[in-house]
Parts: sequence; C-alpha cells; structure tokens
Amino acid sequence: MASNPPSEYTRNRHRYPAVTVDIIIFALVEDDLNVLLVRRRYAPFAGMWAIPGGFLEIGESLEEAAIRELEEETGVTGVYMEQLYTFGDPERDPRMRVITVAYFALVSIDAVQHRPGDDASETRWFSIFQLPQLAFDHRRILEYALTRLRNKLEYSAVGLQLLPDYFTLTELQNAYEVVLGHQLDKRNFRRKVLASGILEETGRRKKSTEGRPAMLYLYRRNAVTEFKKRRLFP
Amino acid sequence: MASNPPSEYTRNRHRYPAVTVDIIIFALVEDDLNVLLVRRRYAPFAGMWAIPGGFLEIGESLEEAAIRELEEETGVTGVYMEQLYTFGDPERDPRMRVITVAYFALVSIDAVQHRPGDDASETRWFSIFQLPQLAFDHRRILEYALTRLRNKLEYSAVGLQLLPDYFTLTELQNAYEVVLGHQLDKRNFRRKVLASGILEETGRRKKSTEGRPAMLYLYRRNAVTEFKKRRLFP
DNA sequence: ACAAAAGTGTTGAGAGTACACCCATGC
DNA sequence: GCATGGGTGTACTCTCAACACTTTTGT
Repeated sequence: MASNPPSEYTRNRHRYPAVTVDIIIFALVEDDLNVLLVRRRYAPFAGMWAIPGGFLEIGESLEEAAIRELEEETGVTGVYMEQLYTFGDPERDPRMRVITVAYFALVSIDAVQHRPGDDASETRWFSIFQLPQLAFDHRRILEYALTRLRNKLEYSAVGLQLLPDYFTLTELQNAYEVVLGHQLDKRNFRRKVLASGILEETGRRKKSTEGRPAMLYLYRRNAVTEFKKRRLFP
Repeated sequence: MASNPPSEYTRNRHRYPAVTVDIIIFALVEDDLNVLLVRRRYAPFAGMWAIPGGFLEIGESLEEAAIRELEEETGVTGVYMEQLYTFGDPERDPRMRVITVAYFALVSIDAVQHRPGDDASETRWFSIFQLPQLAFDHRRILEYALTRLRNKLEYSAVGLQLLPDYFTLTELQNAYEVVLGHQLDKRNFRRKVLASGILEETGRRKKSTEGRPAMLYLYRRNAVTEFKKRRLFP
C-alpha cells in the first residue's frame, strides 16, 4: 500500500506469493483435546498429515475462506472461529512462496459430520498432545494454536465452545482441565463459573448410567464473554 | 496447502492476491500517543494519509518486510514489534485484491530519525486520538492496533518500549496513562512496577529545570516481560 | 446397602485500592 | 523561602486457594 505508484502493482504481479487459509479445528474427543488433520495425497510431504486448508479464492474474504474450509471438512457452520496468525517464511513450502493465514475453530464433537472411525476418509482426529509427523511448518502452527487457546481460556469463556449446547459443570471443568493440562478444584471452579453469570441453569438433568444426575447448563449467548483481568500495573 | 494437487498452484497463479505488509509505528510525542503516517502520492486516495507499508518481496519473510519498512520510515532497528492481524476483505483496495499483514512497533521518539517538524517529508506523526481521514481500511486497522496495545499493557511490560533507555517512574506512569486513557495512582503504580522486578535503578538522576530530580531507571532486558494474570476460571 | 458421581462452605493469605503528606532541588 | 515535581505507608476490601464431607441416584 502506502505511496507506491500504481505501476508497482503491475510490475510485481508475476512475483506475488500464493495465499492460503488454514483452519485448525479443535474438539474434545473422549476427554482429550483433538485436532482434525488431513492426509496429503501429493508431493511435497505426500502421505503426511497436515492442517486442512486451501487457496484463498479471489472474491472471498479471509474469514469466508476459513468458514468454507471448515464446512468442507466438518459440515459445521456458525461455530467459534478466530484468526490465529499469518505464517510466511520463504522456505515454509519447498515449491514456491506461500503465505498462510491460519484460523482456529472450536467445535463440539457431536456437531461434526466426520467422526473418528470413518475409515475410508482422508481426515482424522489426533490428540494435540500426540501428533504424527506433520507437513510444512504445521507442527509449529499447532503449537502456537495451543498456546493461544490456553491463554484465551484464562480470560474468556471460549472453553464453552468446545461443548454441546447442554452440558454439565463437570463436563465444562473437564474441558478446561484437558486444554490447560492440569487439575482444577471443583468447588472453586463451580463458584467462579456460576458467579460470572455466563451460564444459565436449565431445569433438566443429565441422565447418567450411574451416579447422581447432574444439572444441565446452557451458555448464555448474550453474556459478555471477555472479562477484565487484573492488571499488572494499577 | 492441504491435499491440493500441484497443478492447482499453476492453475491459480494468475489469480493470486497481492500481499503487502503494513507497519503501525507508535511513539509518545509530547505526552500523547502518536502514530506515523505517510501521505499517499497516487490514486486511489491520493493525498490522503495512510499507514506506511509496501509489497512483500519474494524471498523475505513477513517479519523482515516489516522491519525493512520500519527502517525505511524511521531509521530505527531492534525495537519492539509484533504481528497485529491480517486484513483481507476483497473490497479493501478498489483496484485489486490486496491482503495486508499488519505489524505494530513501539519506538522511543528520540530514537527516530524523522521527527515531527521535518516539513518537506511526506510522513508525519498524528495523535492516535485525532486522526485525519485515512486511506483504505486503515482507520479500522489503527483502532484494532490501539485495542491490542491497551490489552497488552495490562499484562505485560510493553509500555517500557515507548520510552528511551533511561527514564523516570513518572515518565513511565505517564506513558501508561496516555495509552490507557485514564489516570493511575502514583503510589500504587510505583509499588507494583518496582515489585515486578523489571526495572533497575541506575544511580543517576534526571536533571530537571525545576522540582526535585527524579531517579532514572533502566529496563532489565533479561527480566520476564509477561506475567501470569489472574484467571477467570481457577 | 453400596457404588458412583454431584453438589456444597469456610478460612487464611495475598493483592488491590483508596488516600495525604514530607522531601529535594532550582530560582 | 517558595514553587515544583519526587517520593513514601497504611488500612480496608476483595479475590484466590486450599481443603472434605453429604446428597442423590441406579443397581
């Protein structure tokens, strides 16, 4: 942009890098934080696993591209998504210059069409803590996504986005524990979550095979989802 | 990326969007938070002010491009910089599709070559709170940059990056007040900053024209600059 | 009745916040 | 000696963190 003359656009056109949008799809699968990966069919890195993504189409915004990729891979729409970071090292794709704008999405696993076990498919869920070898710089991207997700959990209510519409407090606590990687105190957790006012008690209870049935809660969409943290400097 | 066949790269090449890198340069000028803008020479938006930036060159990373732009505009190197966000709405540049990766930098005004008052130049400092009409979506980008900077001040020590090497606690407090847009308590501020251990007392004092001379402090480079904030959920 | 998970309060420690006066220097 | 900005302490409140037992249900 800036003060470049229009001719610059034309002169450089043949040297533009390619732009792709990658989407990191997180979900909780069997008490573990998982990410959806696709197996590459072609070189380079043929046969290796990679973050789903694709070329940005002329005419669609970055968000639209990310939403499209997400829908193609999972069939879900309308879930939490945010831009993560843009990676553009010249060497990240051995063939040519590729800039990738990475997004991450949080989905409830039971809203997803493709499930673990769909064996014929070229996509699969992996634990974020036990990743296969990944194509390109995708391991680094996933590491950064996990860091961001963990940070975000601390001052916002994004953790709720990993759960289905109705959930119990134990399930919510479990989600937080899995993502953060450490245990939380049940009483403190409940007190704080309820005090924040982002949850609504439904009258219903979860039928469980054993033990006392738990109250089902609902995320109040209109509630503030970001909280003023205490500050380093007063 | 993902599982697209190599032919895709070739097929789409003529449709790649252009990629630019914009750099938002913040500095404190006369007790106000300022941003460096350049006047556009060419259409579209000729004569309007814009965030400095330029095309990403094949072979340089995004960070390198941002550092290069920063150096071109200010002559400074080695200052605080981070990636802000990537803006890619199809309509943001009326001529063609342009994706811009925005970075922001915090500089100490007296490290900058170009100063307010260099009248012949096409660049100028503006208060972030009193911006002229801006080209493209640059107003939105600056609003987002300010939001991010404010958030970052709350849980990290980035505010120090706006000051020269040696500074007084009053100057530091002033920087925080200007950026955050509200007053802080002097005693609480000092106690907390000193307790955090990121500052080192130099023996020296600032000679002032009047009043008691203030102790000069120094940012301890090796100190942790990010702090564990209190958490929403325990 | 027992196994299994849900649910519930209190206390001590540390951090945040509000607030007003004395100190060192230049003129 | 006075104007100017620098520097300091205390008391109250609130949030955090640690901790164990009772309740409800299905079998």
